[in-house]
Amino acid sequence: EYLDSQENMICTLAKSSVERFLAVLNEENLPDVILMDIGLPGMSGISGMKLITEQYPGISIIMFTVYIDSHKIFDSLCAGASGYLLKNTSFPEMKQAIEIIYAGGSMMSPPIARKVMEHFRSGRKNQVQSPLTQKEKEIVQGLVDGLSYKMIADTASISIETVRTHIKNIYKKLHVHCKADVIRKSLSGEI
Amino acid sequence: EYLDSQENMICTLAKSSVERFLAVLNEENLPDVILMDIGLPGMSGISGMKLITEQYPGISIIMFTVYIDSHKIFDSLCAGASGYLLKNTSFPEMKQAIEIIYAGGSMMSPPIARKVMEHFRSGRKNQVQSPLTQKEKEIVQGLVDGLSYKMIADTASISIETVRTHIKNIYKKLHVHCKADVIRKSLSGEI
DNA sequence: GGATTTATCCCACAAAGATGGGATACCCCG
DNA sequence: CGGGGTATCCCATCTTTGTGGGATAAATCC
Repeated sequence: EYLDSQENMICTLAKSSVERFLAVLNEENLPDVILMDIGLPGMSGISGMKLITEQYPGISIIMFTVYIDSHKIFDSLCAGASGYLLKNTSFPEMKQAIEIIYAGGSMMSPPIARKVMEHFRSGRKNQVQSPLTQKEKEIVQGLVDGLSYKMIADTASISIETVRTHIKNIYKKLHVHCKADVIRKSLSGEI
Repeated sequence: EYLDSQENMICTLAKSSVERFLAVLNEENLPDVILMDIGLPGMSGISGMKLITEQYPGISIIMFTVYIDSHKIFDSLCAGASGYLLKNTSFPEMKQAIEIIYAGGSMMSPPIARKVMEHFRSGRKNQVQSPLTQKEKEIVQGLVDGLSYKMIADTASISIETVRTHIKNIYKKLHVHCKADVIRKSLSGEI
């Protein structure tokens, strides 16, 4: 009712399961955006989404659920959800989400976005206690960023000789003998 | 100025590079949230974020940039960004993002969220067509493995001069000017 | 059949990096 | 108070890299 009362949107269909929704869906009443629950009787919202996006690629689907379960979130995203809202989302936020998705954007509730980011973050290696000092790490980052000794010296406002000394110490600590090794170790999370 | 004028937040520091920021950062002026540019002079914002979050895990960092580049987005997320805003974000949205991040949430601009969702959808399959030949890739792998030109030449049973020629061509194709760039590109999947 | 790409090699010079030494100053720990 | 670690600087030397040339043979493309 809230959405239907908005000026720029109408609610064409509201069904209690994927099966009932599919039963009445046809070329005449295709929606632009679907708000899809995950915990549905019968077919799950995720399975339903796969079916619908396969048959009607033009439809954007927002998952709309109480779950903050990682598996459900990632299943949904992998299956092609355009948004993921929690059920405590307010009506105006919901309206805004639909507008964003309709405009080609995406929308996640903040807790969902956080989960997604944690997913990426967890991919990192466990932080081993680095033997390097803060200054040395700074130098390492300079190397990783492709800066020459001179550029590192300039951006850190120290002499190039100091940079060289730091790098000598870094090499000793890491037991390496060239820049390439440092970059590789850094990028692979070994530092 | 806009942020500083808000009732519930103050801007303690605003610096033009990571190096300058680190130079003045101390236990007394630690911010709760940092808005970090990616394309900075000297150390990149992503490298800077790694440094800062390591030393001050309590600080949340929002990447704030014009890039919609997938690599930068995922590098940032993997490195622990709490948010990712595009530079066309309005002031009120920025303020809201900071509030959300401060409250422990996360925030992405819709185009970023879309990229993230596309990432899940595509399942990282479509490798970009590498411009390098097989032999050149072999040389690149040698560089990534930390081998000197001479060692690469020996393991490939070719002259060091050939290695040098290959590397010249690789640099031209990748538009880079040093080994570090090649290693970085290779490890980040850009090759 | 000529043009392009690839792979191979060589020379020369300049720039950057690696490694050895040494020096001063500060801070913290025992 | 002395020693260890850190941060800063300097010198010298040698190796490695980066970049500009050039050359040849084979394969591939148009």
